[in-house]
Amino acid sequence: MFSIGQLSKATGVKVPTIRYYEEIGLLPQPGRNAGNQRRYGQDGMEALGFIKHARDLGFSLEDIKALMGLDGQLGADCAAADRIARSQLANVRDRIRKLQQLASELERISHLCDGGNGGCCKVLTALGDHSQCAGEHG
Amino acid sequence: MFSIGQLSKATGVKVPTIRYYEEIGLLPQPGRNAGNQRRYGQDGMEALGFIKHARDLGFSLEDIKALMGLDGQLGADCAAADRIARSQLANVRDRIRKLQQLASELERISHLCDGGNGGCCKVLTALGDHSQCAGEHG
DNA sequence: TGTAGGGCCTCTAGTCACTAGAGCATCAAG
DNA sequence: CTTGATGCTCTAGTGACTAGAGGCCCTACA
Repeated sequence: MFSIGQLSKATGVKVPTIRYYEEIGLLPQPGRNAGNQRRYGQDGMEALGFIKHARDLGFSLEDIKALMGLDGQLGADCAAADRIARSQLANVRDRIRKLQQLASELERISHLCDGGNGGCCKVLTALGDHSQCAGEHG
Repeated sequence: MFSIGQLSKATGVKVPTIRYYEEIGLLPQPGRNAGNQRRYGQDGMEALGFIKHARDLGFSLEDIKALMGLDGQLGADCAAADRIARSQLANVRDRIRKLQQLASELERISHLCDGGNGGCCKVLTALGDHSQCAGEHG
């Protein structure tokens, strides 16, 4: 049996976050000891580990709820899980693409003041004027 | 003179968002007509355009506030603006790097169920177990 | 001049995923 | 038996908006 603090240390999820997950129904309510403190078993540990890993992979809590609801079943659920994972992958790729455009734009803007110290500021001008941009962004 | 709706259409910033920017002191309070409705001039249009473009480039409202406070001055302010832009660039590059790791991880996980329809679900297993991952992420 | 409809006003509350703090109870070690 | 860490609940705050209620105003058309 683990206390909430031990669970926190083992998984790297902060204590208030664990309570938050419980509050929104993502983690099942654990048992309590005589003094009303939460006591977790191995299943609680695994559930929280699952959530942590999925969060690190960028899944929303909503997605995770769906994924956890699916667990323990087979067939169609596998397809659903796969679908969620793939849509998350597409999502991530899209964010990468957009960020790369931003990076090149910012790079261009930053170069405007390379060592310059008199009579700028072209950085501010560039920030205010989208028409100076090479391509689309945002 | 523009109404808030015209400003919204011209810049692509939603009406409640414009009011929100005013509320937090990012946009100066415009004049009002006899019926208490906001009326903007060219300066309001430019200020909002600046904010919109900077937001699209991923700057926080806090950063934008700093950038706008700097405008109209020279020298040291140019350096400050440059510093903010460069730090934003570093930030974006870092996010790209992390997202790329996530993408490769998700790709691996997605492939586990390629056309599989019996006796999975390895997707869920992989999501629950970080030790299966090739490298670091998150 | 009257009216219909859109646009505008303020205010409150909700979103997501937490984080911080108050004020108190409980637990484990010495 | 005490002390200090850990736990409890509850409320409120974060960033950057978004949604909705309930009402006022403005413009175009008849």
